[in-house]
Amino acid sequence: MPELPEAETIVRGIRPAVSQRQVERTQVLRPDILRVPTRTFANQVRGRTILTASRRGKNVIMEVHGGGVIAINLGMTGRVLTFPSPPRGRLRPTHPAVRLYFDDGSVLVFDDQRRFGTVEFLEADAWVHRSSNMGPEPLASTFSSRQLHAAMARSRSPVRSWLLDQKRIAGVGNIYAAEALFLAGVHPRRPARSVSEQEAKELYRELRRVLRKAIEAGGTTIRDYRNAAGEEGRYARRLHVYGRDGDACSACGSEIQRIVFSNRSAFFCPRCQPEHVSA
DNA sequence: AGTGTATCCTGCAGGC
DNA sequence: TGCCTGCAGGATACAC
Repeated sequence: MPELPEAETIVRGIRPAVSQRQVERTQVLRPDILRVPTRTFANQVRGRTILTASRRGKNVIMEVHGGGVIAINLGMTGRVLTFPSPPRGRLRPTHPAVRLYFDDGSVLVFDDQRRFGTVEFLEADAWVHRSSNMGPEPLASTFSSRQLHAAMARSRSPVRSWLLDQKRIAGVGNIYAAEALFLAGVHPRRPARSVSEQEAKELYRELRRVLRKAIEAGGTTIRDYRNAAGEEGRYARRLHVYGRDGDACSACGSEIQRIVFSNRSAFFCPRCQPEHVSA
């Protein structure tokens, strides 16, 4: 999906537009985006006033007065777009799925070409429960490399799969997992528990760095991602390995490789990220 | 516990 | 030009 930096960019973009806005009306063009019947969703959301927008992992959260949240999972192609008034012309969303009409005449549109995304309303306790099943935020000040190392030490799973598991760490997807592993010099298929304390330290540092840099660049647009204003992210040209198989490694000149495991492509430099490390 | 496979869905690029 | 295959920032369910 849009991963953590893309969700963060969206949240920053919509925050001024949705804060203190009351949802006057909802319009569901694609009911499969919801997890409840359209009528139920309308009743859950209508009349609610948004406090602010925030992010948890890859999810865009709109907190409402009195507790509860509208949670948006962006899936692969989800966009959250805000407009001062109903959009028309060429700026119109291409695959609108859900619209929230606010009391000031502005509109929030969840647009999703492939419709893997979801929009749901969760009461406060349900949201707390949902969030508690997600791993720590990698950019949180309370998240440490020791914590990362200790958690990885318990898993035989390939480190790339480990990073993609939202229950283990929140917000990391295929792009930033690939980039962080490259920058840390760790082969994506190595068992998580084979990652040494020193390597975990590197991985921790590079993961946080790459996520921060990507946020600064407004995220990565491969094809579909757009921010709340419909603009592309600028991080794509900074990618070292993701989608760059066949290119020369920026560090050593070796050819970047693409392999597939767990049904996802993994990109790495065979020289900078040896699979088998000698002790 | 972990893997591979399939599924949800649309659209694009590349090969022929 | 068109047809076909493979592939895509995600998540989940299943059999093994």
